[in-house]
This record gives sequence, C-alpha cells and structure tokens, in this order.
Amino acid sequence: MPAPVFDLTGFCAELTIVPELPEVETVRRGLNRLTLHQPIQAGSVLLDRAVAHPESADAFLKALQGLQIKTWKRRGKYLLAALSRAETPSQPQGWLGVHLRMTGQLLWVQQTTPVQGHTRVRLWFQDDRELRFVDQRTFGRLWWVPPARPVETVITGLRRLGPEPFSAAFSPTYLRSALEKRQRAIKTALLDQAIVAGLGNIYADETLFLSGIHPTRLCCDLQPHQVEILHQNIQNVLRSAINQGGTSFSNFLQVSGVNGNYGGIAWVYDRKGQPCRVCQTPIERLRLVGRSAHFCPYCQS
DNA sequence: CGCAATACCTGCGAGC
DNA sequence: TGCTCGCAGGTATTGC
Repeated sequence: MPAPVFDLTGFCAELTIVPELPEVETVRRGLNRLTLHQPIQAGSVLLDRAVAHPESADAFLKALQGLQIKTWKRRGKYLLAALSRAETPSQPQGWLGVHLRMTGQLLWVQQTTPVQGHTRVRLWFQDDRELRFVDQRTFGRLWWVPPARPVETVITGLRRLGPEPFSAAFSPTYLRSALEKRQRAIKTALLDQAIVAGLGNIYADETLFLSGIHPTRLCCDLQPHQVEILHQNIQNVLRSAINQGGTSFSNFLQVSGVNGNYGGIAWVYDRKGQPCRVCQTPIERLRLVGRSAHFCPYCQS
C-alpha cells in the first residue's frame, strides 16, 4: 500500500477516530507546516457534493487557481485557509473552508500517489504536491468564500458556534448562564456547538466521567461548583488530547510509549461492559438523542 | 424560542 | 456462506 507523504490527520488509519477539536487542531498545525505560500495550479473534484460552495465544482476550482494559502485558522471543527496571490500578498483573496465531519481526511501527497477509494477532491500544487481530501462517508464539505464576503454568510454553520473552549468568553460564569435554565441532558448540551465549540461524542463522555456527572443529568440541576468542575474538565480533556497530537485513543501512541491517563486510554468511551478504571463497576451505555453515551453508574451521578 | 427527531452516508459486524 | 439489519456520529433541517 503506498504511504502518503504526510497524513495530516496523524491518527491510525485502522481506527475510526471522528475528528473533534483536538484532531482538527492537529490537522491545522500540519497544514501550516506543509501547505503555505505555494500557488494552487489546478485540481479535480471527484464528488460534486463535497464542494458546498460555489454551486459548480468547476467554479470552485477556477476560483482557487493561482491562489496560495497564507495561514490556516480553526473555528470549532472548521478549518479556514486565508487565501492570497503571490504578487499581492497583503490583499485577501477569500477563504478555503473545510469541515471533516465524520470520516474526512486531508492528505499531503505526491500527485503520483494512486488515488484511493473515497477520494473526493484533489488540489494540485507545485513540485508534484497535492492536498487530497478523502472521505468515506461523504459528510465532509469544502467551501470557497469569495473575497469581501463575510465568511459566515457562505459557511453558515459558523454562525451557530458558541465560544472557543480556550477563549476568555468561555468562562465558568458563561457556562453557568448557558446551562442554568436548560431542561435538557448535560451530555446533549455538551454536544451542542452553540454552547461550546469543538466537543464531540468522545470528549463529551470523557469530560462527564472526569466530572462525576451522569450524562442524563439535567443542566438546570447542576450545582454551581459542578459547573465549575465541568468547565475545568472540558479544557483539561481537550488540552491533553491536543498535547497528545490530536487523539488520546490511538494504538500507536500507546506502543510508542506515551501513556498516562490521557495518552492512549479512554476512561469510558467505547468501553461498555468493561470495568471502570477507578471502581471496577462495568461501564454502561445508553442512547441519548440518537447518540451513545458511555458512563460509570457508580462514579457518575 | 427550546428541544428532539430525522436525514444524510458507507462499512462493518452481529445474528440468522 | 450470504443475507439483512443495526450502529457509528457532526450538522442541517424539520416539526412540535
């Protein structure tokens, strides 16, 4: 099997790791090391609906031609490449947006690398390089945002995002006010990107375990000190996952010797029936608004 | 407005 | 062996 020059996702291909904030942040850092200041020469769209804007794949490719990437930013789980032209680097030329959703991957490969199944979009750079978007379940999307158009008018999902978990806006006070009147389960609220941007199913379950809070507990029933703990653990879980290079759950991290309780091991996620790492009680799973929630019935209440 | 259900997808594994 | 079916989950949309 031909290995990519660099797998920007940085995680084990055999494991299905859905990209949440730490994984997207890891991809962003890889993109910033590899893809900047090189004009896009051409490209190919193999699946039309992978391009959310503009309407036609041809228009998308035409717009990107000749542009280069100044820097990659991240907002929630969205990646945003600031575009410019080599001759006029200070003049913004819009944005390239990417959302990996469930199974999206960005690969930095040689153009001669055989095109694997599920390849959706190819962008060709100089020196035979290519940014390849591969996405088995086809939920991932790319956008081109024209210059002078506010990004969120094209990538409308950005409008619905709450604060970044490491921003000043995401304070314990904010979180308390966002939760105190809500009648929904706390797990559901953590998955709601309008409350805080970036948590997905895995890190939401891990956060609740570390906070000793049962996933079905109603937001409005949480004590202020519990919200404080929750706030701290949201940051702790995401921070340690980012420090592990984007995933806390991959085999190769374990075999390469990185470990400790956030280096290769989930407390509860996908551990139904296995003993709790703290009290040995079997981990349970229930369905909550169409998602699985994993928890320890003894440690979490 | 708040919240939940559903649609969108494909591959895989369980069960028959 | 080969089939069906449930499940995995981020986000947009729909509907109560």
